[in-house]
Amino acid sequence: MPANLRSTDLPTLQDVAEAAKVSTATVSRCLNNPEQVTARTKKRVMDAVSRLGYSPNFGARALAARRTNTFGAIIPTMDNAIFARGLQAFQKALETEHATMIVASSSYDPDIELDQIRNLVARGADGLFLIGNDHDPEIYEFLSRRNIPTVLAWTISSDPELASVGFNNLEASRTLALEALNLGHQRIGFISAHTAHNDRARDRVRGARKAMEELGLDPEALRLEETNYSIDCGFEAFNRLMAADKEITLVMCGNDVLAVGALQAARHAGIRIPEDVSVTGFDDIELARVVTPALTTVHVPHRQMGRLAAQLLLEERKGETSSRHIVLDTNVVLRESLAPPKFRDKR
Amino acid sequence: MPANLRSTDLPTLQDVAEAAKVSTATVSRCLNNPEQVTARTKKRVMDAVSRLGYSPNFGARALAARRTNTFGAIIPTMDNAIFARGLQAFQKALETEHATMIVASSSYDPDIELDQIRNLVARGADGLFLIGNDHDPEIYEFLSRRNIPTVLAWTISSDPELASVGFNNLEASRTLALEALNLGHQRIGFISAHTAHNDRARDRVRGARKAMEELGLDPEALRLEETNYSIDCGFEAFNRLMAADKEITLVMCGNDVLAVGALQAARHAGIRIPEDVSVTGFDDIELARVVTPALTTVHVPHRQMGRLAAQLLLEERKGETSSRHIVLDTNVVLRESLAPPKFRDKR
DNA sequence: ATTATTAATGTAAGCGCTTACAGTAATCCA
DNA sequence: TGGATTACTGTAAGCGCTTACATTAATAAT
Repeated sequence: MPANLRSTDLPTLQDVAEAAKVSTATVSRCLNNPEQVTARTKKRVMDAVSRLGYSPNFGARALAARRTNTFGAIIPTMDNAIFARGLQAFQKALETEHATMIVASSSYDPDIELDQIRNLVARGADGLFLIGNDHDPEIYEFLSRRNIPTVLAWTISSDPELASVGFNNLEASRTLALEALNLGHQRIGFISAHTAHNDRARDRVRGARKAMEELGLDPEALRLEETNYSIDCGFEAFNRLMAADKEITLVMCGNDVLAVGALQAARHAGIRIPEDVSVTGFDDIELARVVTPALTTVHVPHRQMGRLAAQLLLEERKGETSSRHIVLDTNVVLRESLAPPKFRDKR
Repeated sequence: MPANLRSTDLPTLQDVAEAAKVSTATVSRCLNNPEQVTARTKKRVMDAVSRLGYSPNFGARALAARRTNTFGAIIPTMDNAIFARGLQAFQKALETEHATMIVASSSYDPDIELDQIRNLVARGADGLFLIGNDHDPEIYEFLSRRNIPTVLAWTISSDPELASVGFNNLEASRTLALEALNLGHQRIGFISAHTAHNDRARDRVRGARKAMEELGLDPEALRLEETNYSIDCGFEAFNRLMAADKEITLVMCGNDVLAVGALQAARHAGIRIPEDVSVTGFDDIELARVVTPALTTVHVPHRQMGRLAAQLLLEERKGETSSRHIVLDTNVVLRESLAPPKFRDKR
């Protein structure tokens, strides 16, 4: 170990350069543009690199190069698995170009989201992966002022400037609702995540209403319960729904987590699913097929979204401008929790 | 916007200093040691900061200050929820000191883990949060050479040098096994995650064997199936187990995810749980109580581990040396999937 | 062999911040 | 009121890298 190296300090490019008897520029080139360097000197340098256990200082590199090969992802929550698969795919796609991902979560809070975006940008994110359409105007301003490549996922961007890869939440929800309504359900409840800063949640509710309207039901008759994102909240919301109107025969849920909560609540209350009440979810996370009864839900292309988002971002960096708004298909997955309503004697 | 500022460039400390008509040093102090600055100039500076939308460049700051207030967490997988709660608690505890977390996942691969550690350290992590005890020797060497505060979670460190906060996997598994064996089970299968680079998985198997031994059963008679980490793998492992020995009455699983797969496989095969076969899990993730039948499992203090790990790391940074090895309790959660074996006619 | 090209390497100027040190203004005490 | 403290603020030297440009070595062309 060189004498000028305290044991707690990492070796620097400088150290490598001295050890290999070349300039720092050459070492840098070996690492970043190896084709510009003779095989012989390259070997000398690489030997020194591994001998010293050198690894470039990220901050210094970002500072000098003004890019980081890092992309930031901000998801509303890490708590459940909805975004996990998408992120995994995003990361994997980045890896093919040796780019890396950093994740942050906003806890569904617009202020935190802005903070996190600032943070990731300060950390040098070359681009950003965001969920949904509904963001603080300040965020949009920030991103466009800084000219930061961004792609919105899980939605279709309403801003032509911002790339997106997602699906039509409204249509998907409408399709599922039509499927259910055609079975004969008339009294319908909907358990949704809070719709305030959440376009996806809103669209899913709207889709259900639209389906009702098309089939001649009053969309305003939909009983809506908004709640937080957890199984327990779904549990309670289901109970509130049934307490408010015991003749509901179909409870649609804005996502699978809430639906699982609803299933639990039903069992707890001795309500049979789907004999007494049908329940549907949305997302098709692993949970949906594992639960009893298995959940009828909307399958969402998590992985594809993650992968394509990474591609868009990487292309944008290369200056390629490809299709900026990718709309993917969803499909209804019929499982056990949805059935025709049983004729029930009105009290 | 100052003329020297291209629209795509972030404002710098310099810009703020000019706008506030002070030196860069003063701006820096306002941000980092506000008590050293007069209220009047502080206000001038802060106004300029918000007017310009300034946010410090992370890389430059890390480079100059030689610390980042950032801690890295490396987990084996993001795919399921086992580590999510722990991480969330870790992050939350860091926030109280305005520190932040960056996450990476190793996919249970020691090589990737080393890469990720290098990466996080290059990114300036002031400390590291790792899962388990089983790491590449190179990792230990790297960490001690660099003097990087590290805490191992989900385990009890076998290296007195490295702090840890976890629980005794062997004892926890043994306790659960005793509970089950005392019900009368004799033929036992165990579905485990791969034990190769995974001390937790190994200890859980050993715990079961130990319990068998204590009760006079041959520990070698335990039928072990190792597999990957997923519901589907648990499904297949269960089938293999039952194909190999149809008189098994208890299938212990190294974690809840595998156990849920086992439950599915049983239902699929028409095996009733717990009447025909009992199944146990480990971890007590949300899934465990939601599944039918609800899973008997070992409750693990995810949140506490995350929180305490953050505390240890923060203390270490302040130079406080507190208890370096925290051992937490686990407890068996009895639910529906475990019952006494039914007397079965030996065909 | 000599010159024109091209390829490989070196030199040095920053990137945006923090902080030791120096300098200046404000406050204290006799 | 003058000198000694003390409290702020400024100056400037890096932190560890990348990269435009200059220089030197290798190769091609005449």
